[in-house]
Amino acid sequence: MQVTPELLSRFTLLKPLPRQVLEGLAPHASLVRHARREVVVRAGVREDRVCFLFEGRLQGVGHTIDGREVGLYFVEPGDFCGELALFDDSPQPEFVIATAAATVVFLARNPLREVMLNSSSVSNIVGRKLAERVRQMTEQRTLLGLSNIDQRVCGQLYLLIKGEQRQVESGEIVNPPTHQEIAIMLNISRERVTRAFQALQSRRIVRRDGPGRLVIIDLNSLRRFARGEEEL
Amino acid sequence: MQVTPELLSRFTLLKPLPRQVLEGLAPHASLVRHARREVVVRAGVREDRVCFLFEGRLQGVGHTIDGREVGLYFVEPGDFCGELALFDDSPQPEFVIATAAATVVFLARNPLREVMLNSSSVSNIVGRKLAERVRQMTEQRTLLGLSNIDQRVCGQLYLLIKGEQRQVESGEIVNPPTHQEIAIMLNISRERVTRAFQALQSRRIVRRDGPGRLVIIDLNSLRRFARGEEEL
DNA sequence: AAATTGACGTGACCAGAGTCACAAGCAATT
DNA sequence: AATTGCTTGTGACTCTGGTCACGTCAATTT
Repeated sequence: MQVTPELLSRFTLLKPLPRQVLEGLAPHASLVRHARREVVVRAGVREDRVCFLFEGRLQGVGHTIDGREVGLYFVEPGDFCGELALFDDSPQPEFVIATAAATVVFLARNPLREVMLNSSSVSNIVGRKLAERVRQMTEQRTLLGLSNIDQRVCGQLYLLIKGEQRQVESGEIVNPPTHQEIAIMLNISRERVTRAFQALQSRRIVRRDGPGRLVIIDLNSLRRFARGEEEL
Repeated sequence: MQVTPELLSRFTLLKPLPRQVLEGLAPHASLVRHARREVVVRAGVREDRVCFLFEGRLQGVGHTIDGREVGLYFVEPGDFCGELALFDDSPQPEFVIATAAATVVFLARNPLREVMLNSSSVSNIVGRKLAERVRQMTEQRTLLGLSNIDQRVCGQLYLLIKGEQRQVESGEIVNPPTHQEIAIMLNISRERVTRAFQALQSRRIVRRDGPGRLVIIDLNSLRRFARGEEEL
């Protein structure tokens, strides 16, 4: 499906680009809808495009040698993935799957790379984004260091809450990942995630609101549990 | 201590740079020796320099909210760290400490950034390196997905063996990390690492050769254990 | 409407990792 | 030579999280 420059400018990475540049990129972009559980980016192949998430939620997953899934990161709307293709020609190290029905924009790699190299301000932006990705991975890895598993779950939930919402006392997560998907992010079993959620729900800290919406009732308590100041 | 352009060209990142550029960078570089356990890069401060490791071994470590250490990555001689400063102005997310007496070269951030922005070939190289760092972190994270802990230790040891050595049947790791340092990389206890090493040593797969040298006697077996084809 | 599928919930069991406590070995320093 | 400090080695006990085996429920397909 055709993509307009306006649509491209909805993404934080591309927003600062001049109109003219976006018009040049638009013909190399295509809009694709993915059903839940579909593979969006394949591991092991050299991708010739970068994936921008417009709506839904994506998850990067790796695999251990013995076949277990490993959760690497979540992608929120407005963000992107597969950006390593911009920097080298090695194959993508991980799969990216849709954890909720998703609308994504694929942007051909080479035109974007051109833009990036010709304009130092663009390569600045892309570089900053990649640096942010490293920080995000570091943060995620730090979660795994927590010995108390309920703490990990609370920490993960906290990471899933968008920055703007963190100031207030309650929030929500749209299209939350399943227990299984959280489990592979935190290196724990699906059942253990369920039990953690049970504890959180019985204390009225979180509440499910139908599928596709998780309400954080008491954000302060969630934060305290994530910090280990209090135990579930 | 003064740094010569020749010294700079010993690093894989800087090697491809034209002599002239290296001469421009050299005045902004300084050579520093760090004793074992010393902090090389501090977390939470905006670093104005990038750190290249000449000799020894470094380890990036984060901290959970409750103070536990989290091992993030190892840095081998010829490689570098603190490179996020090249891309943004946010503070360094992690500490970097010397796990063995180390000689490092600090290179001021801004001159290097200039070089990077002015030459697209240089920003290519830096970008590729950062992409490689992401791959490395992914690989490291995947290790944590292994449910069998001996497998994790073997996998970590395998990662510590330099690429060139992986082809042959035996290898060595100079300045190996302590059990404690491996433990925080793999999210396990120090004692558990010791027990894994006991098993490997009694099977004549690895052998300590004084401090600062770990000999891998049977690399093939190590690989098989890392893959879970056989259990300790 | 029935069947199927996928996500969530829950109990029982147990292997295995953490923890604690202490000993032994080794290096550098006094 | 003695001391100090760090690393490694080892046993015993505890307890948590994984696993298995179900059941429930809602949504979607046939």
